[in-house]
Amino acid sequence: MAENDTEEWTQRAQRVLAESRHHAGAARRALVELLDSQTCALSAIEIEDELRARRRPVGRASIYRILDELERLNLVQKLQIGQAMARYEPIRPGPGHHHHLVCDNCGTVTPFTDDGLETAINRLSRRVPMRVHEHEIVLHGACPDCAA
Amino acid sequence: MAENDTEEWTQRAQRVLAESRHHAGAARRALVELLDSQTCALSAIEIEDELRARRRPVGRASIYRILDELERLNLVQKLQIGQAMARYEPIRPGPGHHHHLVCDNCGTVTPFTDDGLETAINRLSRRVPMRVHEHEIVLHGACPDCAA
DNA sequence: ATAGAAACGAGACTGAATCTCATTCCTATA
DNA sequence: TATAGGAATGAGATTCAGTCTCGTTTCTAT
Repeated sequence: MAENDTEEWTQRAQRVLAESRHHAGAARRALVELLDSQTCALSAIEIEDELRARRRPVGRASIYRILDELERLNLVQKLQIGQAMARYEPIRPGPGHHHHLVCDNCGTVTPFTDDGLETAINRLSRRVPMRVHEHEIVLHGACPDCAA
Repeated sequence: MAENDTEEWTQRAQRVLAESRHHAGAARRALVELLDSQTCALSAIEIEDELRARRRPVGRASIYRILDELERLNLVQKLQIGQAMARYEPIRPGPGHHHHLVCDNCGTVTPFTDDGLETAINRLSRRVPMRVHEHEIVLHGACPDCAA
C-alpha cells in the first residue's frame, strides 16, 4: 500500500462523512486513521484494544456505531470470516481490492487477488436477481504450516 | 432437489457417521433428517426451533456438537453469511453445490449457481498458498423487493 | 440381561454485539 | 468570542449465539 493511497482513503472518508451532515468527532477521526493504517481486516475488539494502546481510547458503542456508518457509506466492508466475530476493512478502489484465505486450523487470515475471479463475479452480478453492491469470497483450508 | 438425491444425502451421512466408530443416537438422526429436508442453509437456532416444533426436541449442546461433527466429516458446510450467526447446509455432490445472495436490507438468503465462477475458483485454488478444502461466496446487495 | 462406552441435554457461562441514556463536544449563529 | 442546540461519545446494562460441564440416558457388544 503506497503512502499516498493511504492518505487518499482517510481523506475520502473524511470528505464523505463531512458531506453526510455530520459533526467531526475526534473518536471517528482516530478510528478512520487506524483503519487506514492497516493492510488487512480488523475486528471491533482489535480496534478497541489498538486505540487504547495508542492512548486514544474509544468506547465500544462508538466503535460499532462508527463502523456501521462507514459501512453504510460504502467506506468499509464488513467481513464475516469463519470465526464468530466480524472484521472490517477499508474499501479502496482498484488494486487494494482483495479476498481472503482462512486457515480453519489456526485461524490465520491471508489476503489474495485474482483477476479471473473478479471477471467471473462481474459477469455474474449482472445476471443475478439482485442489485449487487459487494461480494465476499473466502477460501477455507489448511495453511502451509498446518497442512504439514 | 429430486426425491432420491434427498435420500442419498441422509443415507450417506448415516453411513459415514456409522463408519466413524459411533453409536447411532436418536437426536443425531432427527437432525440429519431435518437438514436433508431443507433446500438452503439453516442456523442452529432455527434447527432447535424446528426440531421442537416437530416434537423431537434436541438440546442446544447436542445441536452444536452434531453440527461440528458433520462439518468435520465434510457432510455439512458451515456458512458465515453476513449476519452474526452461522448457517449450516448439507454438502451434496454435483448439482446441489451453490452459493448465496444476501439482501443487506431484509436479510433474505437466496441460492445461486454459476459455472464460470466455479471454474475460476478451481483454477485459483491451485495457485494459492493454501490447501483449499471449501470456498464460500456471498454477494451482498438489495433484493428486488428492497431495491424498489 | 448388562456393563461400559457413547450420546444426550439442562443450565451455567463466555464474549461479541447492541442498547440506553447521561455527558461531552462541535459548529452555526449572534 | 460566547453560546445554544444538536450531534457525538462512552459507561454500563443487556441480549443472544455459541461453548462448556457434568450428571443422566441410550446404545450395542458381549
